[in-house]
Amino acid sequence: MSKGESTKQMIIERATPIFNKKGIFGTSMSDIMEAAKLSKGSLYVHFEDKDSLAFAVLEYSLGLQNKKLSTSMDHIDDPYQKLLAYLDVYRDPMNPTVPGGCPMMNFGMEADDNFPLVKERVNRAIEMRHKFLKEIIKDGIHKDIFKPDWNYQEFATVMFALVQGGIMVCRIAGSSAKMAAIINQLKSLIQAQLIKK
Amino acid sequence: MSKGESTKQMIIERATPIFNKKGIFGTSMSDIMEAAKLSKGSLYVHFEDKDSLAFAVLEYSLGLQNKKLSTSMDHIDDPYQKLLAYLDVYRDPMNPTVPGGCPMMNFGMEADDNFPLVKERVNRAIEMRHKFLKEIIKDGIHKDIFKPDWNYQEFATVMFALVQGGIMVCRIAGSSAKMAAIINQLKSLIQAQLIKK
DNA sequence: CTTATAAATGACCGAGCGGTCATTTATATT
DNA sequence: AATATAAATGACCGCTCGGTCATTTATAAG
Repeated sequence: MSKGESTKQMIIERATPIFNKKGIFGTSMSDIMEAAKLSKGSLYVHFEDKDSLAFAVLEYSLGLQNKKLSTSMDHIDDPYQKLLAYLDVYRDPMNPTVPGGCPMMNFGMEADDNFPLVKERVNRAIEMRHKFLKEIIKDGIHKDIFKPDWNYQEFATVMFALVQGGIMVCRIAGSSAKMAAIINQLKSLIQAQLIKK
Repeated sequence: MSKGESTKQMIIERATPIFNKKGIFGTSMSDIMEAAKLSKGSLYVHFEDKDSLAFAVLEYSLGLQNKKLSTSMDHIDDPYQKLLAYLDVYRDPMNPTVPGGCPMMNFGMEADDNFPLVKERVNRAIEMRHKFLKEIIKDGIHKDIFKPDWNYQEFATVMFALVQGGIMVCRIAGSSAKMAAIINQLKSLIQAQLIKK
């Protein structure tokens, strides 16, 4: 990795918690200068403008989350255990994978009426996550672990949305407590679809 | 209502969609001047600073939502029907009660790491909503409509969080479609707790 | 070591920001 | 109608914003 590439990466990494906490509007290039210990001109060597830096941070943040999910789930074969592992990743929203909270939530809500490109990227990430969950369940049905009549399309939607809603509630409450109830309920719903042996 | 009071109210009403769409950081006092057709100095006759205007907008937005819920639910006695009416209010996140989307979501996520007073206010609103749902279910249990062993505490948490998560997913997708699946699933969960006669 | 290229600097720019205030205009009470 | 008070005005303030650029410094290939 060349000097330039590694500097660019360093900027992204230092900028990530700032953008995730303060949002795109709320983050200034001076914030980034301070965090990266770089002059303003130097930032503009690596990024065209603030928006493209924000976009790079979003991309990096989504990658961090995916990596965390991979690490926790890839080594698990059993689809049921895999779903439980997914839930476990989101157990503690006050200590999130990406500092500042869930990037889909943070970037997504701000982007909604303001940054169409960011919004589109977050939407793509949501769709991928949705598909990811569906594939796991479908696999479980093929393996006769889950009941074949499970409406897994709807359940995947519910599972993703409920976790996101839980993150929101917990972060605003300043406590991860309610996530326990949510994961509890999701586990029950999944278990209800298990074929007992 | 005096002239001053009605002007203040007018400012809040015109500012509401702007703050809900662009956020607190993203909204400028010039935006409000334009929307209210008032000079800058006049805005500061009625509000100490931008933050207190934002707070007033939050209060007003929460009030709008509560009024909508009241209108849709107050005339219903049956707890089961009441829960369905609650869900119906959130059926179409692309046409929300408050222009710009759910204020709890919008203000809450931005406030998380930036505006502690706003965050506290949103948290209080969430707690009230949570309590509201719990009371309905508790009433339904007393009236032998719902099963007495229903973990209604956890369900109220799930019901609120799932609707919020649904709003997020729908708004980012630019379509209310997925909300149908979510409401579907919530209805099933509620029906499963009905005592059949 | 030379040299071409890439990276980093920081002073600088115009614009827009949140906020102020002396003054003018409208309102409401007597 | 007179008058005290409230509301509205818009020019103005200091400051920070995102972004630029001529220049200096570091890197890396021959």
